[in-house]
Amino acid sequence: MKSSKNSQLLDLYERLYLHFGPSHWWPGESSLEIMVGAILTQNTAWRNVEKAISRLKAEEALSASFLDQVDQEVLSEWIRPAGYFRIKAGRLKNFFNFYIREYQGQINKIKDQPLDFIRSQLLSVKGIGPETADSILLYALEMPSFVVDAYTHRIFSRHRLIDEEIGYEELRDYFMDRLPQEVRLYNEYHALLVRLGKEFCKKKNPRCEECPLLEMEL
DNA sequence: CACCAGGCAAGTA
DNA sequence: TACTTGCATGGT
Repeated sequence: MKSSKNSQLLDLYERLYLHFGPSHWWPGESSLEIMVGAILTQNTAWRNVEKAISRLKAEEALSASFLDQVDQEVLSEWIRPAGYFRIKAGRLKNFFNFYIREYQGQINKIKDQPLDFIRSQLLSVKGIGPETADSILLYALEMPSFVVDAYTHRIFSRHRLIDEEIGYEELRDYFMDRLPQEVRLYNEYHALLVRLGKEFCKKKNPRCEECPLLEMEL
């Protein structure tokens, strides 16, 4: 028989997938662009991040060595539409300074390291918190690190599947302990939760009554 | 006008 | 350790 530990979360995943279909999250973008997006989207609508990334492309600024070297004030003006632009310019430079220093900005080198080691390194970079670290690990490096975000927490606590007071690491463990550690699954699961959240579980105007989860006996 | 969006770190007690 | 506050643009 299949392991019984993961049936509920896998079942929920299947149902969400059938409801929404595939997400193709962060598609057709370079790993570097995903890293940049992961930082710029902190507490910010993706729409605004797109404007900033378009500008970075226009400036031909999407390279690790360039972002390590570029003047912070110049960079901050390019990413202004993404909000917190002075803070985020510093965070981008912190991250790319780390990426160049430790791995010469080479994806193959960083991917040679164990997931937990990279994660702890990322968390030591000022401006990279747990969600940003996991987004980089999962979406840019394609390593199986489950991404928890505000929607994940809100959806699961509203449906009483977790304690409202649960912290980030505990909630991440909750998923990783119960799901097979697969990049494809983690990627799609997080994407589906965000799509569900945007439609039915926003802070303002929540449409909880119409949430498809209600029809899925959990 | 008020509120929110795929967070994080620094300051306070 | 546990709370609070600043950071900032753009959409609803």
